[in-house]
Amino acid sequence: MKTLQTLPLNQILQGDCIEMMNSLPEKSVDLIFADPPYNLQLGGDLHRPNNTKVDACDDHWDQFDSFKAYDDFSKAWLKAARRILKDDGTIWVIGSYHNIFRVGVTLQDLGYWMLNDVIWRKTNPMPNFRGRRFTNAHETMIWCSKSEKAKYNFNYEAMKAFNDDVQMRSDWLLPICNGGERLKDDAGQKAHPTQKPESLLYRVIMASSKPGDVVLDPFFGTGTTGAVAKKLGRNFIGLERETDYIKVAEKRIKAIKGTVDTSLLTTPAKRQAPRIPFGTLLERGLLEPGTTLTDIKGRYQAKVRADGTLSAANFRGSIHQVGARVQNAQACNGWTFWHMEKAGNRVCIDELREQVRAEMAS
Amino acid sequence: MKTLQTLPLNQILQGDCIEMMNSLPEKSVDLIFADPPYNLQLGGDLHRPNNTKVDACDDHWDQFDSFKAYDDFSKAWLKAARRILKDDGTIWVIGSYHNIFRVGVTLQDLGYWMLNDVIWRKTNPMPNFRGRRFTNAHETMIWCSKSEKAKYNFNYEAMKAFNDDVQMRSDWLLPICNGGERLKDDAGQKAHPTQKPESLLYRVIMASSKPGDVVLDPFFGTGTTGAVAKKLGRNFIGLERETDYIKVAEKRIKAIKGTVDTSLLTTPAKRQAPRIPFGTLLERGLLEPGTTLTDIKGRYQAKVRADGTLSAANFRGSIHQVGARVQNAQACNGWTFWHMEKAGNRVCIDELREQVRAEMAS
DNA sequence: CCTTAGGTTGAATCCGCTT
DNA sequence: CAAGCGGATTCAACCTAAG
Repeated sequence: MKTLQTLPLNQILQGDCIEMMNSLPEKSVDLIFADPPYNLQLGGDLHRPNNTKVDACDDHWDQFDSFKAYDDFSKAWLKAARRILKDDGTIWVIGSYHNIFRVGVTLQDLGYWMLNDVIWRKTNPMPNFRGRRFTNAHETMIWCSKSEKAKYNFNYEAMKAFNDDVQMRSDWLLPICNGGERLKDDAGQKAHPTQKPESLLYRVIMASSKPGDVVLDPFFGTGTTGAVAKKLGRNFIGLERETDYIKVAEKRIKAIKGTVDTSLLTTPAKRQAPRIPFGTLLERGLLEPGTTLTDIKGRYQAKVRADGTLSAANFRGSIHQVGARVQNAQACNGWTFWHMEKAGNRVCIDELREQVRAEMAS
Repeated sequence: MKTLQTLPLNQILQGDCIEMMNSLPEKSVDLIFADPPYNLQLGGDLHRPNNTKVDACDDHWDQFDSFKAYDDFSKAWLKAARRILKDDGTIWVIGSYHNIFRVGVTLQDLGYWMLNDVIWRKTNPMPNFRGRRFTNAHETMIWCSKSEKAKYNFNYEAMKAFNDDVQMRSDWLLPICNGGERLKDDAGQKAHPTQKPESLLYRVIMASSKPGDVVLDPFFGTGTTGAVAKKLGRNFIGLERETDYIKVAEKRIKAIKGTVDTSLLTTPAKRQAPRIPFGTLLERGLLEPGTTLTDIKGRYQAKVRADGTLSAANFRGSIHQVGARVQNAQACNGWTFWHMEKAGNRVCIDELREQVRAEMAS
């Protein structure tokens, strides 16, 4: 394939992303966002407790024979990406624990310079239905410049303003893509198994590019990168193999007016009210397993367990449940009911919670 | 160095961690927590805006010539760790973007099986003074079993109880170690550059070990792993090279009272409860042959037979088989699916089983 | 028009003992 | 050792239908 003389802006190019990137002029792209196959290694079917089957991502493009095969693939496309990236451009790659460590090593070995790893914390992840692991509630993005000395672009002030005037952190809380934003095919099924939310791309593009820049996505899918680039006044180039995805993406992007949807600014910025589980007091050493708690008069007693529950005679449960049970009441606010002995006085455990909140606010 | 016959429990062993691990008997350790050197490639000194110098992690043990050297080091210690780990044990490794990707690949290449990556979100991270990147507000832990098929230990119920009865997620919000918890040397300087908070280890040890287990930390430092292990009724083995750290750690751990009543340290799981055959309910007169059971909505029906099976139209079998068949589902937990009429209400038969279990316990 | 109840769904390396 | 089967396991958000 011969090298193109001019950049094919705001288009989706069909084909293998490595060949396509090799056909583009070198040092011509300001920003690359890549959502490569994760190489999930799934076993059999997975059912929810209500017996419905989870619609797994088992597409052919996500299958690799070995770690070696995946690494070879990563090296090939990241090398091609590096050639077309401007010297002061940056690249983002997203992945999960299945693949992100291998991608990270490949990035480092090719000479990219890591600026941050950024955690996308999901407000609404899929639970762990079998109770065998922690809920897999995040994905990881790696953000790199082309080399250690590169003068990359980072819109620090914009990110800070975006984040209520405190520095944007490396962990971002955003919902997964569902509801009206989730693209469906003619049969009403999801058009792509792993469509990313626009809010995620909004922050990426806002942080690391300028209006008029060229943003390239080598695994374009249904075109979230292109859609947000257009909304934010950037040019995009999408590379994609599958005809079905391209059709959906073209229709999607065509429908977008180049103006900013301000809802994207407000929705993700909402701050979480910090909930403090009782167990937090234990792991922070403010209480110890085995401590005896009483009500303010000392009439009722319970012992603190290491898992953050309480034990009373023949009963075990949360501070609220046990508080209700010992009083023979319907309900109880355990935070205000239970007290601990401290220097001869009874101190309400809610004071300990206040202490934790104060630490978290600082 | 010859192989020790018995495990040196609740001690700190001085020396190179690879040699020390090789001297321990194989498959003898339940849990490994490792905080290896980070290979921070800091060019020049970092200064705060007020021109004070940041006390960066520049100790001699934290310098490596190249990625290759770091990978060789990782491979060596993770291989030694693998030998001493029990087949159903697990390992945690913590790191930042400087090293965690390389550690992750080494883990995978050695045959460890990733269970989760867990993000430690810091409530109070060091800001990015230069405003050139996102605030580096997290570190990453990788949790692995020894192999894909291993029957590792995960205290799911304890973690859920700890988190106010919702599944524990893969992102943990915890403060960094400072204040009174931060150990100081005689000159009032921090005794270790990267002391981890006890809260972090509390969750790790609670989640993935049992009271009485052996927890090994090959980069023991000032002994956070040992301190928390002791508090939670686990045995520890600490490996450390530096005499100064060992002194601090020994003093620290000696001052800790070991725990308490181990019944307060474990959360019983339903999975471990004694199995009660459905027929037991008949034997004990809690149900009678001929009783009609329904699902909670009353849509499906079956009759109880004297042999402890159920009869539905044209089908007979266990409570699970019949529950699955009537719903046309792959599988069904009959205990939670089937209900009986009692004083005008539908009562789940699982309550009858609970009654039997309570009787058996007393 | 509203509220509420019920159903659906999401990048998932998701069981273990007995025969 | 493979097959069989008992039975343990879910959270937030959105959609639709019913009231």
